Amino acid sequence: GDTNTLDALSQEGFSEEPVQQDKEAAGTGGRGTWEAVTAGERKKQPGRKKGHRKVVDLDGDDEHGGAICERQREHPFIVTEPGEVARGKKNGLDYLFHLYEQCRDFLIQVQNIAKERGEKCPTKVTNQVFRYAKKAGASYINKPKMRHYVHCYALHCLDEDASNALRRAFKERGENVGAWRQACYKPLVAIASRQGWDIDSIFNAHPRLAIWYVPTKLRQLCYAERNGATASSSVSGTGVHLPF
Amino acid sequence: GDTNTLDALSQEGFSEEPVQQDKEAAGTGGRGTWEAVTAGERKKQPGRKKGHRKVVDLDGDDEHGGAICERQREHPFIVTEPGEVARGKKNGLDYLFHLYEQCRDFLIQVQNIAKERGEKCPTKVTNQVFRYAKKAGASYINKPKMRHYVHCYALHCLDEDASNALRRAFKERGENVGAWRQACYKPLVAIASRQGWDIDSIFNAHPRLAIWYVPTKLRQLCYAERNGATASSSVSGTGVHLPF
DNA sequence: AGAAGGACCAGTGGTCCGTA
DNA sequence: AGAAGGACCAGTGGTCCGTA
Repeated sequence: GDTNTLDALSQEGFSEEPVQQDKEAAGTGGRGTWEAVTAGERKKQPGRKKGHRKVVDLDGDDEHGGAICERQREHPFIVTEPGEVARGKKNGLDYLFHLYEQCRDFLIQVQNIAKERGEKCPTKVTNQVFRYAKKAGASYINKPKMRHYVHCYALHCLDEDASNALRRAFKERGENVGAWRQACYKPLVAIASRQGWDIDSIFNAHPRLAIWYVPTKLRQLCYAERNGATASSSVSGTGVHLPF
Repeated sequence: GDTNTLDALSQEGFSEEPVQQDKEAAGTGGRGTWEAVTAGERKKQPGRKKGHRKVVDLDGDDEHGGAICERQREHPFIVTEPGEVARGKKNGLDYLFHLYEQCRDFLIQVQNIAKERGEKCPTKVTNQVFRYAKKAGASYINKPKMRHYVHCYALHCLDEDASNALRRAFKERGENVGAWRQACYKPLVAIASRQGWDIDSIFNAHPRLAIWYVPTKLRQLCYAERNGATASSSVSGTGVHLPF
């Protein structure tokens, strides 16, 4: 790892199993469960990356013996149906949503530590939680990724049927993840419109969603739609009339 | 003013009356209401300071004609009984608590603006609120001061009788504001002990208190007392067995 | 091309310490 | 001495853009 600065808040909890992926939502990161299973490979410490080029190699026990290895990223997501496992070097959307549940677990651990110590207790997934996740071995969790897909997870939480239907439709059409991600905004805006446009309340009312910050773009889309958005108006490059 | 950076979030709301102090809790800042009344002086733009030495003088219309004037601070607080107006160049505790109510009003204005614009809406008194207060003319409100006395205000909110009794006792004994401020911790810790030590819940359950962050020291005192603090233990220099 | 994530940045919470 | 508050600083929320 490259975060060697001591963080008094996050030093406990390392005896926990680091990660422990669920079977039905198994991730397929650089060397994740699915790949491990199909290759007959023994499961290694999950999320352990090969080494970051910019960082002194502290591992020493790298299995290839090489001092410098290529940067290993998570496999990209593809649009999968509910229950479908992604084939090849891809990750499916069940796995994506599973990452949000894992973040929730890490938040709960951070909260428990904070309460024990009488310290300020986060109510949201903060930088501290991402740092904790990384230290606990879940290096495949990072802030930009989780923030990028929050609204997709929100739709999954708030209207699983609509979310599932959208996944099936986009898979069938052969759309890429970016198109599916964009399309997730529209049904959420529709939900907001039925609930007085208060997207913050909608998030906060759902126990698994309340721990996530409302994404800026979703907030802006709700605002634009509420104010009777016209065809010419747009929010930071995204037309209000969504492509879906 | 020295904050010339544009803040899109805080540009509205300036047609509001800037400050408008209540009569019964009139402050006596550099040139506040009480002083103005006793001196027969006409009330000027409240909170307008004489000019900050480190800043280019943008006023021009300074009433003394001097380019550089001495820095004018708020008068220091003294321990007053409930309803008592501080005499001389002092401010009383009713005025102190009134500042917290004013901050609440500024927060509500910031919240209303944010909601109108569909932006993130603060639930606490944040830097943004202090900036807004300053721009609205309430330059006598500042973050270090408000944070310094939050727990005193908390006691006033949670147990006004106990707060009043403490004020009377400390006034009678001729104690200074610092001693009174220190003494406010103990009854709060006692309240927390009766409610499962959850000081955050106690703050959040009270509508006027919920908008203030729990002060670090109060949190630490609750933690220490909960864990059966001994005579030798202390929290950052303050003995757990408080001087009161 | 589409996508993952290191790393940056403006503005935050917190409070110290030079000031009056 | 006791007290008010400018100003600093470590770590935050947010996301861009060099990378693979």
